[in-house]
This record gives sequence, structure tokens and C-alpha cells, in this order.
Amino acid sequence: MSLPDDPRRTLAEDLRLRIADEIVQGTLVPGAALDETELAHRFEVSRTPVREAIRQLAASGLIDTKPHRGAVVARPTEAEIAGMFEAMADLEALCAARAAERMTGSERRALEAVQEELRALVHLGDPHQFLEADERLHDAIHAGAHNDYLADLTRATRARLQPFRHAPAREVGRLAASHGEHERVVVAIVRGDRDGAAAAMRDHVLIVRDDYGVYVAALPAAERPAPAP
Amino acid sequence: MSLPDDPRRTLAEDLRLRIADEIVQGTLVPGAALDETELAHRFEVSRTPVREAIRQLAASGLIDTKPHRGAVVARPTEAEIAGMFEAMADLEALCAARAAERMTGSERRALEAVQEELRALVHLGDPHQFLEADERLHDAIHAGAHNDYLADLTRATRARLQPFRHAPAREVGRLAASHGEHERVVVAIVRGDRDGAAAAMRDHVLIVRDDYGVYVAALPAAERPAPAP
DNA sequence: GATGATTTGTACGTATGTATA
DNA sequence: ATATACATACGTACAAATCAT
Repeated sequence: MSLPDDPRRTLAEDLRLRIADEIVQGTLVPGAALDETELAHRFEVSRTPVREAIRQLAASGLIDTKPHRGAVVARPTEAEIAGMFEAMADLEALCAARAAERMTGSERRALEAVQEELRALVHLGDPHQFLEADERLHDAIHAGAHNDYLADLTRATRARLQPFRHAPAREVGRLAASHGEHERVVVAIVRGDRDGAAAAMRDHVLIVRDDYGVYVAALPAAERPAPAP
Repeated sequence: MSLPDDPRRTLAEDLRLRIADEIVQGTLVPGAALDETELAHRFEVSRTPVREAIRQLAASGLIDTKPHRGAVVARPTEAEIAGMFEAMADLEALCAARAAERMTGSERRALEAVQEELRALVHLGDPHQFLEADERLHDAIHAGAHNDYLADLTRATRARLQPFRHAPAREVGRLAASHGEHERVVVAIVRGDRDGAAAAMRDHVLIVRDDYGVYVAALPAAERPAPAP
């Protein structure tokens, strides 16, 4: 309905991806209501595929639903966010550990190549491009763990936290620091140092989490995670 | 529709739980087709809530769907199952480690009490009751980690693997052995030995995984995970 | 506390795509 | 290869529940 040639298979699936994207990108902020009729109008479809997309997003944790009360973009408490960051640190550390053990030679070389890219982007100071390459670095590590389930869990966790990671990662000071942290991770993985890779990755993620505190405090009240229900 | 007073809020939610239960309990075996019309008739509802339940189950990974081709109970390959077991071992180990650090005094005492129950049930030799108490033990550890997100991930992973864990856990010889493995875990947690708890738990889960091989080989071809697509 | 407006939940009909003969 | 059968995908109408007045 949107484009001449349609690469999607079903409307519901297409909507799921588009709504998820809007949440992760920040177009739909945490706490925002997802009105079925409104979404149906906006995407020029009926409510049925919208509802099915919402159901799937609810199962993935990106949105919250209450019976007869509709859906809102998930707005976890600070404690829940802290827990998710902790879990993400552990999951990313696991991926890094497995990657150190299992990456093939070409995977290790590709990892180093992305790290080189990042080094160049730090100097350019373009946060958007840096973030894009940063995602590729983490993705390469997830894939290098050679465990699809673990990689999926880790990526899903990153996606759920993405709405709360925009601001810190965009601060320029973080770019160089982040690159330095990555360096430890990449070196350990390439060297096959499982425990070193895990420790370096955990440190990196926890530093990002600490930066998050600043971001939460800067959010307007309506978009801020509730202190405690 | 099933009981005089209905504790559920929506049909779709109720169906999601009931279908998930049938998959986990083994009534619906891996590979079984989930016919919308048939399920709608069986549960005496229209196809709409059935479809929404199926969408949520697909998002949780318990079933697979192909556009215009319906849904089947997930039938992961042997490699995928192995990966999920590996991830479960890591997740359970993480929970055990956190529990060793964070459990309150009463949580530790409750954990020991469940372990005592299990000891008694080994002697009774009732696999069903043993499995029920075993679930409670693991649940107590998940909760004791004091990280809801991590606990949810771990429980979801257990649920996805449950259809492949029936046979091994029911063999009587495993009961006493399983109890012995638990003993190491519980002692380490109560003692606050983080690394010991993690190691003991990882060992326990990996032993269960190794037993799984026997079960897969014993399945009829139609219910057996495909070797490789 | 009751009532009305609004939104979600459910049922059902039709179209479309896939698989089989 | 074409046609036919069948299950799914989507749209629409109605019922039920929640919130505001």
C-alpha cells in the first residue's frame, strides 16, 4: 500500500517492523499511547493488522498493554532499566567470551576492520555514523559467538534499551572513550582471551549504563520512567 | 467459556496461556500444525483471538509462522537446541551467581527448604512431584537474583526447551543425580559463593543437555528436530 | 453513582495467496 | 501448467469495557 513494489509478505509483519523502528529511533517515546485507529489511519490499513503487530511487540517487551486500555510504549522504572543494563552487560560479555573462543580467522579480521572504521569516525566526530558502525561492531561479536539464540537475546535486549541510550551516546566526549573501551574488547577477542574479552565488554556496557543516569534526569517528567509504582 | 467464573480478562490472553501450556506440557508436539479454525472450534471462540494468541506465541519463539502458510509448534534443529541449552546454562549460572550475592536470609532459608523437599521426593521416586519441586527450586533462584529481566529471560528459555526435556527428567536414575547436583548449587548460594554457585549450576544444566541426546534419538521421525534444512 | 463517549475485544465475511491434483 | 481447494490475511460490524462527565 505504501510503495509500488512491496517487499513485505503481510501488512502485520510490515507494521511490526515499522512501529518497532519508530520506538527504537525515538519517534514514539516511552509512555506514548498506541491508538489502534490512529495507527490504522496513519498506515492506511485496517485495525486488524495493527492489532496483530501490537500483540507481537507486546510479547517482545517493547510495549505494554492492559486489557481494554490499549497499548503504550514501554516505560520501565529506573530499577527495571538498571536490571536490563546489568543483564545486557552479562549477555554482551557472554557473546564476547564465545566470540573469543569461536570466531574464524576472517571473522576476527572483519572485527578489526570495523574497529579501524570506528577509529577514523572518532576523528570525524560524526555521532550518527559512529553509532551505526558501533552497532556493526557489536553485531559482529554477537554473530561471532556462533550461538543464534544467545545473539538474538542480546540484540533484543539492546533494542529494548535503545530508547534510553540516545542521548549519552551522542555526547562527543563519549565517542573517544567508547572507542578506547572497544579496543580492549577487540584485542582480547582477536587474541582468543575469553575472560579478558568478557571483562572488557562488561566494563564497557556498565560505563554506558552509568552515563544513562544523566539522560534520565534530563528527560521531561512525562517521558521519564516512573520512580516506583 | 470454560469455567463459571472467568478470571481472565480477554479471550486472546487466555488462549495464549492455554496453547503455550499445551506446547510445554507436550500435548502439542514440536512440528504440530496450529490450525486456526480447528483451535477456534476447540476453544469455542472465533478465529480472531486465536490469531492474536498465535502472533504472541510466535514472537516468544514457541511457534513458527510462515505467511499464508500457518503456524506450527517450533521444531528447532539439533544445533539450535544445543545453542539454547548452552545459553540456558549461562543464564541459569548468572541467576545463581546473583542469588549467591543478593538473596535475603529468608530467601536462603526457603531455598534450603525446597531442597529438603526434593531430598524426600527422591526417595518416594515420584517423578511428577519431583519435577514440580525442581521447578520451584529454580524459580526461587531466579527470583533470588533480584533482576526481573534476567529472571524472565531465563524462565522463557526454560519454557522453550521444556518440550525437549520431558523424557530425560522422567528417568528415575536422573532424580538422585539431579538432587546431588542441586546440593552443590544450593550450598554455594547459601554460603554466598558466587563463582561456585555459577559453576555448579552450569554443570547441572549441561548434564541435562547431554541427557537430551538420548531423548532426541528416541523420538519418531515426524517429531524429531530436523537435522539441517 | 449513573450515563454517555470512546476505545478495545470479538465475530464473521471476503479476498488473496499457497499447495495439491 | 492450469485449475481447484483450502487456509490464512484483511476489512468491517458489533459487543463490551473503561474513563470522563
